[in-house]
Amino acid sequence: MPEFLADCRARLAFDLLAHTWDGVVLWALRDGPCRPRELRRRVGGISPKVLTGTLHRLRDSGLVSSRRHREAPPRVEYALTPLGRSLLGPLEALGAWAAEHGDEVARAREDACAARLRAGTTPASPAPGRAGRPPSGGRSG
Amino acid sequence: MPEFLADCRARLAFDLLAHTWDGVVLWALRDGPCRPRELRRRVGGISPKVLTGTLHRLRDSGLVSSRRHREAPPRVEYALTPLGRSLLGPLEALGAWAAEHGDEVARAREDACAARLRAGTTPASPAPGRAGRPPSGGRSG
DNA sequence: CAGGATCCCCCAAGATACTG
DNA sequence: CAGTATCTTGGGGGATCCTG
Repeated sequence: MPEFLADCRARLAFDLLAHTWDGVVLWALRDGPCRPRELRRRVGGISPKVLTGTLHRLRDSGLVSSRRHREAPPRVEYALTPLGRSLLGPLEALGAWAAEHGDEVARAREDACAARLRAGTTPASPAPGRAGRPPSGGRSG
Repeated sequence: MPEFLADCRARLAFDLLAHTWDGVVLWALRDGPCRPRELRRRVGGISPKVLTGTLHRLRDSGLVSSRRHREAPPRVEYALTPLGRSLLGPLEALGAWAAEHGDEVARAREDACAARLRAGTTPASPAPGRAGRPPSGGRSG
């Protein structure tokens, strides 16, 4: 057992979901095998390149498998491996938590933001923001 | 209910743990209030600046609270809020999963890496890597 | 001792063009 | 239609110095 939390095994799970789309793509595969095109539709807002990268990373971690059909129009299907399916449980727990407490988080963030405005200081932390440009509302058309 | 997973409420939870140290710091606070200095010791490998940033972000999300004692040597204590404590459950689920399946992930990654070497291609995905410089192996003691 | 300010590095992710 | 290569951008994280 590691002395520092940074080396804790739980850290592995965090890193597994570290990239923006990892969790969402995993979740999108819960209903069964899926082609990239369809995945993009389900997820919404993810670029082809990033989807490929995410899928390959998840595959390299053993969470996802891929099947290539050698046809004229390339056809590939991605699916969860048993290992990947076993992660759905914890993911669900996270989702359930968000469903139950999401409002509280949102409210807390608004409060913090308001308080900061009142203080007239610089944000310093855009709250939910992450790297890149999450589609936090980008899809309106 | 959002049509796209990218807008799903679960996404909120993912984003909550999006930053490198969020989960670990949350976990480090599970045993009770703690001062930054002690937190750094427990976590291991986190810089003071980043710890402050992490703490403030978590505070702005309502997961953590802070108490300032106005003394000559500044003294601050951070603690989980009830909301933050409620996240420990899902976090624990994630940790338990990692404890049980971590080896499989590690093995899959090694396999993928080996296969890639055999193919003589460029990595394209450093596997577990993330932004910054995670102490993935810095402290091997 | 807490934490703000600053500088630097690097990678995730977007956009686009091209290949199979 | 799947996947890669290239360029660009934005911000997280590390290190250091400085203030309250």
